[in-house]
Amino acid sequence: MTKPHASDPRRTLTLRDVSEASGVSEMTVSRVLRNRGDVSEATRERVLEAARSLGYVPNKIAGALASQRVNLVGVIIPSLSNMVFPEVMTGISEVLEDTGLQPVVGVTNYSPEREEAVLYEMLSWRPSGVIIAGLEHTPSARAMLENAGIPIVEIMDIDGTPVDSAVGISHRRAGRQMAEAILAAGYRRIGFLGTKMPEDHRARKRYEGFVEALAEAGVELADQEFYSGGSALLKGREMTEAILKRTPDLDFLYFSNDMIGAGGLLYCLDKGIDVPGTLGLAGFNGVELLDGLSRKLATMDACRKEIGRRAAEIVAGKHEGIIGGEVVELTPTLEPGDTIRRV
Amino acid sequence: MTKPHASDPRRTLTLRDVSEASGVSEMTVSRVLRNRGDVSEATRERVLEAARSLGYVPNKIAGALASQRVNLVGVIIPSLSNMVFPEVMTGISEVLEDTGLQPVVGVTNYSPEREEAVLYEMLSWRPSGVIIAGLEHTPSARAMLENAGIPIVEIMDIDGTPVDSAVGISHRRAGRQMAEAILAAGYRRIGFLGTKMPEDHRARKRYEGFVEALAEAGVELADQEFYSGGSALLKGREMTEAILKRTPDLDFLYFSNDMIGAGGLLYCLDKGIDVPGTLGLAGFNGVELLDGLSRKLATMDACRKEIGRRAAEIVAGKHEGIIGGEVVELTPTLEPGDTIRRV
DNA sequence: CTGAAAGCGCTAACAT
DNA sequence: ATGTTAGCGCTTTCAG
Repeated sequence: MTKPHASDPRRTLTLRDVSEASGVSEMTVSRVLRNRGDVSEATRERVLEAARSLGYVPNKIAGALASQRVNLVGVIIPSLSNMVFPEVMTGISEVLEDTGLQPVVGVTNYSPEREEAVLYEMLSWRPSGVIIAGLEHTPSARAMLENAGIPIVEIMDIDGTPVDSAVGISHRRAGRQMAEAILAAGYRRIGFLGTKMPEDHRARKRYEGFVEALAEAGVELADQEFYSGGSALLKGREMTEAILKRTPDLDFLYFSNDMIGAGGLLYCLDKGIDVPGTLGLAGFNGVELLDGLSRKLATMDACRKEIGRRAAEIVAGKHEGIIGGEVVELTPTLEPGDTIRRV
Repeated sequence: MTKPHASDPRRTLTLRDVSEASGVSEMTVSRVLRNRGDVSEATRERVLEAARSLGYVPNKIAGALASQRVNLVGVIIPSLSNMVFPEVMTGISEVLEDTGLQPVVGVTNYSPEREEAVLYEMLSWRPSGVIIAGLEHTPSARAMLENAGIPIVEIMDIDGTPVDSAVGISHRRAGRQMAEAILAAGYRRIGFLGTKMPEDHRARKRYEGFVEALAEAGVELADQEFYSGGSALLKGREMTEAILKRTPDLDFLYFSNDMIGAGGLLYCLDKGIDVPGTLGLAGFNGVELLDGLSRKLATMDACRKEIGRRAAEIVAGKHEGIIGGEVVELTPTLEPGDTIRRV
């Protein structure tokens, strides 16, 4: 076997190298590098100088194993490509920045199996906490979350039973609220346009709440249309054309997200359809991205950034009084924009 | 001191727990869980059963320390919120999926200092490779990359000197190419609209290439306008209004990205400006997101997904023949869309 | 095919 | 203020 710390030039530097270069014990070097414990200014300088000139980068793997502490927070989300999760991430990052914790993102593509795998992988790094989208998980994933022994925050949705803490909105209620606003504005021939995603439980709950509230007013969905894949804007356009062709007397279209809603709006403007007179439109999410369209689509803000912030605060233990099991319900606000008739 | 493995119910499970539960040595348990070495079918079963029923999740921290191997690839990008990097991520993920490697994302918000900090943090976890956007880094960051002793791939841009490997396009050339196409179509009074981001070197290089190529044809930029922050679509609209008010005889607007370009296009359509007759428009990126506008904006595909794929392949060592220092130049294609006059 | 011993690079806990 | 010792939980290596 080779001597310990043989002069292999490709080996990465260790604390020991810094210790030797500075003539200070490994332990003291460690203290300096972590700003822990009292170290004289003189030795601190020498150590930092040595570390810098060698280009030493601490090995967190060893540090984490020894200290049983990992400054990582796992964040598990379905997708990065729809504008909603990046905003959640922004909220999370903002809060974690001052805590020494670092978010690590995993993406599931709305697949429960993938979610389970990503979670397993993450937990195997023993993070300090997990923030995960949604309340629906495989039994196995749920068991892992329950047994992880760290703060777990399920985000976006509160219609269900969380493993530990939850921060989000009631999508069922959001759907109801939109239905009520639409009915109040006098629309009655209402169509729904959404995604073909059985695993998007939040969209599903909005749909259910929407239909429920219509039913209570004795109104049934006049038609519906679903899509999957492709550019959402374009799909919104195509679906709108299709549903209007099939059911020309619709007076309102409720889209399950703002992007397809915007596509629908653009279609209507191109066709010279009177919005919101002849046809009202609404989406969901409140994506700032779309500010700049000629007409502002009615929508409902999903409190994305705030959800990220609150979840991060819980993981970071900013609510010392509470041990966990906190449920934070945020209230989305309806933004009527220019596509619902004012009454 | 407490006994080793005292019955603390909150302690996370170790290999030893599985070993005891299955009556097999830790070593053999480890072999089963990693599918390494020969293990009889009988013991394999027993071990897996024990691990499953206990809910054991391996500790990768310990594993990584012992094996000196980490299946993580650091990916450092400026932003998640502009549609270009999520696509790069998709390419990376697709390739890494079959390699056992896992991407870990760090975001710099276009700040060199933040980039340095994120890189340091990442390297301290000893990843198997790093994929990082751009060729411009702080001296300290560059030194870290050079000394990391792992594959480094700088992506998006190849106008410069890479630390190790690089995959991207020449933004300078992309700018030139667009200028040439615009000139060829007969436009002469050309305005530029971009972001106020000194650290977005790729946008800067496109601008430089663009201006250079104009100069060679004896044409100067007639006007320019810069923005920062806010909804890109809206900003594009506002900037377009501003620049046209100031310099009404412009016959072409070159936008530094598709989102502000789309804002400009919407503005022109609203105002009834004849596009591309009176005024031509072009952006950059080729974001699929915008398919669905009434008119397709001229743009240039930045090969985002392909860049991600190629970078991941290099990190994963799929090009065994080559030791590193590979530079892959991709060629963006001009998509004239409906906003440049056909000649 | 299975097991025992020896660390990986660091830090907690205890000296001094 | 600084040093010493003993692991953290796993895998490598070497014996059976």
